Amino acid sequence: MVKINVCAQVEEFLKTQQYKLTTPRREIIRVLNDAPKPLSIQEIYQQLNERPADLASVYRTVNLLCELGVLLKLEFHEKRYRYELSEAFSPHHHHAICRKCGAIENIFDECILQTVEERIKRQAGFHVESHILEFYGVCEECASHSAAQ
Amino acid sequence: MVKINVCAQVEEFLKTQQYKLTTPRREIIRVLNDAPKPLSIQEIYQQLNERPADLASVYRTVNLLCELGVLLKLEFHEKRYRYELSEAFSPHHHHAICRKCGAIENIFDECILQTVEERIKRQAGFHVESHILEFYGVCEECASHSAAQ
DNA sequence: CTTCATGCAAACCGTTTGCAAAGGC
DNA sequence: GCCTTTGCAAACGGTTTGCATGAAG
Repeated sequence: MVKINVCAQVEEFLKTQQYKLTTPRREIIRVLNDAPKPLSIQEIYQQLNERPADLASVYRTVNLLCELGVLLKLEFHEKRYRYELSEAFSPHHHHAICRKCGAIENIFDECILQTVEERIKRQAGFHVESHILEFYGVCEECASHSAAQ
Repeated sequence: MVKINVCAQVEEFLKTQQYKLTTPRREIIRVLNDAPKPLSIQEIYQQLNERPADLASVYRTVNLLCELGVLLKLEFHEKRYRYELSEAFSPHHHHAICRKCGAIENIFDECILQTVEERIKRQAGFHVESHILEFYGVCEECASHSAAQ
């Protein structure tokens, strides 16, 4: 699953939307693109090289990217949000969250929810546009140690 | 889908766990049982008759009930949590959240995720214990008005 | 040169906590 | 009467915001 040039894609998209391409924005996009799993604001902030952005700017940029549909805002019951590239820039997937160590794994599974979404539309009149599906449990490692944190 | 005596069930359960049955706890359980959809802490607090509980007590009671597995803690991207009776006291279901009016509908659908959970275990070694599945879109009413808030 | 984005600090708001008083059992 | 739970108020932590400065186009 190679990510080709996603930074450039996002930057191009920002330009077409009349947003300025600043160093903080570039860096934040880079960090998000490099991440193997959803990041919190704090984590994004910490992974910025040479502090090119204030914490408040990270918040502002991330919120902007969410509104533009570049990022997805996720929640794993940690009292802070996590963010990852949306399906526009990254393949659709779900998450498996370990209740022992908190690890988040990406689950790429042929998504079987299409038929469910159609049934919901027929039965409840609700037009599904997107869904969030997360699995909670115990990861392989914690299961083997059986006494992780 | 009739809820028979769920309050009494929960109260009985608390007793077996050595927790005291106080007026605040009884009232909070009643409010949660009466609710047709997940409630926020503020909503629970407001629906208490004659203020038998402080806000802090609502937080404490709700957190306790979550830890005991009586309640599920849910998140709908509103920056506050919502709570509902867990599957131990209420049938398993999913939610459909309208992005226009914020309405939350319960979706009772034969859950097709069992097979997915088994596949995840085989392929990723992750032992799924529970899942959260939420659908985002536009509800029937907002779709017909087509210009809701 | 104009406009938008940033940095800094203060404000915000949902949630948690310490402690003395009250209420179950 | 003992011990848990409550109410109150203060603290906490993630997030947002106002405003003057600075950088992009």
